[in-house]
Amino acid sequence: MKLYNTMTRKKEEFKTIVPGEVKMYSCGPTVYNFFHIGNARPFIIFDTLRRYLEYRGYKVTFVQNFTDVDDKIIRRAKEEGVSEADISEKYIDEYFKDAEGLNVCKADHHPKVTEHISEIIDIIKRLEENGLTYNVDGDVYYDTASFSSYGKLSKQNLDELEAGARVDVNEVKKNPTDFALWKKQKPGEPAWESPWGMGRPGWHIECSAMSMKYLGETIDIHSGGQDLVFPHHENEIAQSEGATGKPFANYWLHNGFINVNNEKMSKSLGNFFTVRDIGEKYDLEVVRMFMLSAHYRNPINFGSELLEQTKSSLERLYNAKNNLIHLMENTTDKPLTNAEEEFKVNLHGYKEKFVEAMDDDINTADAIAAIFDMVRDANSSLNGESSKEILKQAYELLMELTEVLGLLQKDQDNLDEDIERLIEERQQARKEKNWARADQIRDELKAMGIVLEDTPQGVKWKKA
RNA sequence: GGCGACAUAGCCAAGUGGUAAGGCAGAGGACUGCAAAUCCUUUACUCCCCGGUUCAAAUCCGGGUGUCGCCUCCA
Repeated sequence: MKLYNTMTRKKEEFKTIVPGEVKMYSCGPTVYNFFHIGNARPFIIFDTLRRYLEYRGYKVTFVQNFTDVDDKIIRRAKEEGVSEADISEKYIDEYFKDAEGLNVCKADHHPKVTEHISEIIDIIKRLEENGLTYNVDGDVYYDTASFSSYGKLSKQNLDELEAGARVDVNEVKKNPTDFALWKKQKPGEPAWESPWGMGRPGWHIECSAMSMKYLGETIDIHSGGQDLVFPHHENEIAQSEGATGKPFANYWLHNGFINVNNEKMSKSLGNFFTVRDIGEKYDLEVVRMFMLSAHYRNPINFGSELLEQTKSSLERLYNAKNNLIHLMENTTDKPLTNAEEEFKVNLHGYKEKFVEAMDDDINTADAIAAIFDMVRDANSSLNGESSKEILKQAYELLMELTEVLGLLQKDQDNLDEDIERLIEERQQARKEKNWARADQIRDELKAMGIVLEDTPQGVKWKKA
């Protein structure tokens, strides 16, 4: 399979360090609030990549951190008059709730910064020994000018960055691109002991430390949002490679941004959507489908009209799934007909198209198209006369492919007894051609959110 | 100033040299007691514009226009 590597700006054939095994690290959230749809994109995309790698038979070790000490958390804790840990623990819990709604699997490890202070200190010590740091009164900085390949990921060079209008004006730094590895404690802030005095880690060092601890000095894939390319990932490279002298990650993957009305989503523009808010109006599976319906590197626009479109298309897939289940329950085993044998061959073709799309830098839009192709074919080729065997094969392939995308995994609940009784009563009324009563019951159920469909194999229902 | 992305039907969106996927919405038809679901037909002589390369370009090259992002915490 091929993946687009930000480091080389090319799609490259994916080769793992250890055959059959993938070690991947994805930058996780700073837990000071509910996460928004912009955060949701990398969670969903890289969860999908992980699922696909596993589908292709790789043993994947996936690490995604929680940043649980940071300026924003400290500020939030002060505002609410609680501890930093209260804030971070709360929003870690909330993260898992929303992630579950989005069908994002738990990582193998979700390390927290506060639990890895000693690993962080160790790396800073190694950098210090390698002459890549300087200490200004208890603040330890990375001396980016001493790391010759600084800027290789973002293709920035130091001189041009200095020409930029918005570089840090911290006067104690030797160069504007230098960044804090260790920050001296300020009054009232959480702090840990270190060789440089009481303080806390800088913003970038955590990912280097935790990636190395759980995955080793060189990993296969490191991923995150496009905005992390500079400076965050650039700094991670400087830290990790500066300490070990080895490549930090072989493939750097970055997802594109989400805009609202073609503008960046931001609190000041008032176009900010948390996943929690959207979950009140939509099943979060719709959000997942929305994210997967475009290529992960392209910017996408977000809006309620688009969610409505996505909701309708997802319904089409659920209809197909439930139709297949309904047909399977109402047919018998019999030998495959010639047409069914042909359909079986087609099924294989859809699977191939899916795999080909996913192999091409996880082209989920094309992969979804393959599923829609399959669904149309199944809808027109299969019916109440079909053999159980071919229905089962279609159903199983549909579930196999959609599971890779994390879609279509919800099953229908059972109906309440009194609703079942109403459905039965309606069937009786229909037999007696009492259409008025039949329609009345159908309307009643619709008001309760139950939609009925009359099929040659009996009544089907679904929740609206 | 530096780095980068995007521009394909009413909307969303694939497609990186061989003659425009898929979804949503719309229209017409079939099926149905009526619906729903589903199926069929239909909606881009053309892919922002202008040049060039080629037998052949949405796809490559050059130029232009427009939009957006990063260079500061940020997915």
